[in-house]
Amino acid sequence: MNIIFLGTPQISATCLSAIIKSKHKVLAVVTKPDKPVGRGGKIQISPVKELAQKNNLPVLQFNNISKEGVDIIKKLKPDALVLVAFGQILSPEILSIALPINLHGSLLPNLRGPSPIQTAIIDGLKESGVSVMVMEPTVDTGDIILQKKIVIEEKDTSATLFEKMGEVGSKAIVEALDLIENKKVQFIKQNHDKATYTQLLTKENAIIDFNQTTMSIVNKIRGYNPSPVAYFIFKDKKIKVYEAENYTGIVPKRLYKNGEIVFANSKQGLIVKTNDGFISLLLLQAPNSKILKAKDFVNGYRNLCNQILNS
RNA sequence: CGCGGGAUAGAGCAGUCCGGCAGCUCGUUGGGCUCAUAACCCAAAGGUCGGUGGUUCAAAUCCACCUCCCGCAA
Repeated sequence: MNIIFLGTPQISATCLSAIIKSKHKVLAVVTKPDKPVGRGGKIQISPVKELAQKNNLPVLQFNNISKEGVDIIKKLKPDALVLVAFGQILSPEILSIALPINLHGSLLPNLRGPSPIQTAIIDGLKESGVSVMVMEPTVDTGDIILQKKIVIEEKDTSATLFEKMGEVGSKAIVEALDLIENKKVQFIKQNHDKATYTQLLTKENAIIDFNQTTMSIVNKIRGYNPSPVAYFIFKDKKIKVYEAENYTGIVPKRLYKNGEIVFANSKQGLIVKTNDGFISLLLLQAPNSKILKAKDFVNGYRNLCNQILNS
């Protein structure tokens, strides 16, 4: 089949790569415009664009796909539009050009919306998956073509789950395209009553609340890694936390406040009181500093013990 | 030319403002203590203070340029 691929970040590139290797033909790739990113405003090329250029595929870049853009896409006469994490909502006009299919990082109708992968981890799910579905003007509501389950392990973060999603998802897409080509697809309607929704992860809601349970904080830290990264405030500084675990060691018997530092040394690391126990913060980063293991982080500070972290 | 911070022993940091013996915590090594230890005590090794040039009797510290790293914002 002749397809047009729409996507921007790394996971999109992973899927694009699988399609290029399959028997299906990519007519063109649509991605977000290059824009200044990082210090000094250097131009960053999206992973999808980079891959497309390596394979000599035409690249189209739109902020909002214009009428002109729609015409260009129409002229290519694709059989299907494949979208993976494009970052823009497509107009009904574009969706009508060809069969529009999308890879969503959850087992729909669960976790509709912008952060299915991260939210699966934040909610502490043991299992999630990918869905290949038909796009409709309403977001994430279309018929399902096929789904694949993915096991979430305790050590998984959003970063590692994204990788798994890319692997499984790219296979799922190629399979779905094969099914469509052979006219063997069964379109399955979603049970809309059972739908759940996710929110966009922002820096504002990335703050850690030590009044929550240890597990929910650990899951939040896993889900917010690698971006935007959960943090707490200490002495007016944002301290990012990349990794943490439940602390089961012995602590001196006395009353602790939530957010109080119980230990801060090279043996126990950095141990903080939570609502229902203690959390061991393992990988931290202060502003302008590198990511440090707890024992290194603790080393430069003095008298961390018994200080209270935000909340 | 988006805003800002940083580079000092293997690691994390102080010292820089106001130039005057190279420091702290941890680790490493050796010894001691101990039934024993990751605990405690004693000792030692480990430095081109990112680089080049300048100012000075004297530079980690002041000036100029360079390299590398990072936070924020988008």
